[in-house]
Amino acid sequence: MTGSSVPFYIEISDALRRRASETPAGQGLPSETELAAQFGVSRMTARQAVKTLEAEGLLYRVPGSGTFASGHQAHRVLNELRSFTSEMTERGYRVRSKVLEQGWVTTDPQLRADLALAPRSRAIHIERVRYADDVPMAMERTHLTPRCSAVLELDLSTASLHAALEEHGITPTESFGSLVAVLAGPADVKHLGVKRGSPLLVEVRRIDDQHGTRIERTETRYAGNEYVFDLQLRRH
Amino acid sequence: MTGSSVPFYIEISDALRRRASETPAGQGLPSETELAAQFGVSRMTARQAVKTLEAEGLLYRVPGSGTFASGHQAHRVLNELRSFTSEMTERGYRVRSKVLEQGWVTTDPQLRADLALAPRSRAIHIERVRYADDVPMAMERTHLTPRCSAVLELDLSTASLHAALEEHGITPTESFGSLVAVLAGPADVKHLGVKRGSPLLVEVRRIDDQHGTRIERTETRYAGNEYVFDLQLRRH
DNA sequence: CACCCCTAGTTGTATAGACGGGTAGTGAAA
DNA sequence: TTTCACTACCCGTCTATACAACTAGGGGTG
Repeated sequence: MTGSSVPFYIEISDALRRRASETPAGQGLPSETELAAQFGVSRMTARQAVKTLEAEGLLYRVPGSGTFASGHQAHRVLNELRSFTSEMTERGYRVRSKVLEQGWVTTDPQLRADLALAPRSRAIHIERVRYADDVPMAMERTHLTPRCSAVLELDLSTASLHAALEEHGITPTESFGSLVAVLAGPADVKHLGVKRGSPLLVEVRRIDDQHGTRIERTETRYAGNEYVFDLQLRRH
Repeated sequence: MTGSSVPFYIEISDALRRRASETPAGQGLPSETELAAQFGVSRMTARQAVKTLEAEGLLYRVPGSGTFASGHQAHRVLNELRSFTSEMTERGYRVRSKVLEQGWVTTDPQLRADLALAPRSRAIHIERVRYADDVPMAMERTHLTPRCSAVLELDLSTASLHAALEEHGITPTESFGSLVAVLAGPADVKHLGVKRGSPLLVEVRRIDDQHGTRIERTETRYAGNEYVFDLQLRRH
C-alpha cells in the first residue's frame, strides 16, 4: 500500500517517464516482465504503463527485442489544443488583452455555416488584441454560439475565454484550423504596431466541445515576426 | 476461427468503426460487454478495440454511463506526418518537381546543430520547386544527414524523397516544425511566380526517423495564396 | 409532487495465466 | 571458420474473472 489512491499504472508510468527521459536514445529500458516484478504488479498492468509512454512518444518497442528510449525529452503535449492564455502563460509571459468588441451580432451565411447555426440566429462576437508582456502578439476575432452567452459577463481583458467556458461545462476539445499568410491591413497596423505591408500569419479555428458540438470560430492574426507557430507531427 | 490472421480486436474495431461513423453524434454505441458477447471474445479484447477508436476520436466514453459516437467522420489522420508528395497525391493533384540542387555541401554551425552533425561533416543538399497540377506551390530546401546518401541517385523530379528513404530502412517518424510569415524574396518571385512583397508561409521542419535519430531539416516556402495549411488539434 | 435510496448497468483498474511469433545469442555441427 | 539449430527472452494477443467507482432510472417515502 502506498496510501495513495492513484492507479498503479499511473505510478509506474510516472517512474518510468523519469527514467526514460534520462536514458540515451536507443538504449534499452526494463521489459514488461521486469517492471511487473519490480513494482509487484501483473504484467498487464505494467504493460498499460508502458503503452501510455509509448503513446507519448518517449519510448518505442520492438517485438521480440525489447523497449527502448526515444531520446527526446518528454513532449507531453503533442499538438494539444490550447488557448492563447494557457500557452503564453506556460512560456512564462504575462498575458493581457485589450477588448475591442464584446456583444451580440447578427450572422452572415458563412458564419452560420461555420457555427452550425439556424437562419437569423444571432451570435456572440468578441474582438481582442492579445499582449504577452505588454507586446502586442495577435488580433483575435472570436464568434461563439448563443449557448456560450455566459462569457458576456466576463472581464475579458484578464479572463481566459476557454477557462470560463470550461467552468460552465463546455470543454473545448477539438479544433479544425487552417493557416495562411497575408499582408497587414490598416487595423493590424493600428493594433499590432506592425508596418503596412508586413507579413502576418492568420489562423482560423473552428472549435468543438467534448460532445462534438461546434462552439466557436476564431480568426487570429499573428504579428509575423513576434509569433512563431510550433508544430509537432508524428507518423501513425 | 475466422481463418484470417488478423487479431480479433482489429476485426472488432473495423466493424465498430463503420457503425460509429453511421451513428448520429451523442448516440449510444454497444457496451464492452455487448461487444464481447456479439463477437464471442472476452471483455478485455472488446475493450482494446473500443480504445483504438477512442484514440481515433470517433467515439467517447463516459464512466458509469456508456460509449457514444462523436459524430464527426473518421479523421483518421490527426496531424500525421506526411510528405508533400503523399499529401498532394491524396488530394488528387499530380505532383511534379523542378530540381535546382542535388549534391553535397559543407555545413555551417546552425545546420550542424539542426542535424546533430560533427564539425566539418558534410551534408546532402536538395532544392526543389514543387508543383501540383503544374502550379508552383512551394520552394523546398532540404538538408539530409550523410547516411541518407542513397537519395543522390534518385531522379527527384518525379520520385518522393520520403518514399525512397523508407525503402532504405529510414522511416521519417516525427517532425518538429515551426511556421512563420515572411515576404517573398527574389528567388520566390522567380520560381513561385508570386509578386515581389507577397506574403509567404515558411515552414521549417526537423525530422527524426523511427529511432529518434535526426535525418533531415527542410525549409519550405509556400505561396501564401495557393497553399492553406490545415491543422487539427485535440485536447488531451 | 418532491426527495432519497437502491439497483442494474457501464467503464476503470487489476490479476494470473496462456500461447504465438520475432529476436538475438549460444553452441554444436559441417 | 561458417552455418545452422536450439534456446531464452521479449512483445502481441487473448482469456476469465474480480472489484471499484460512477451513472441513470425505478420505486418507495415523506
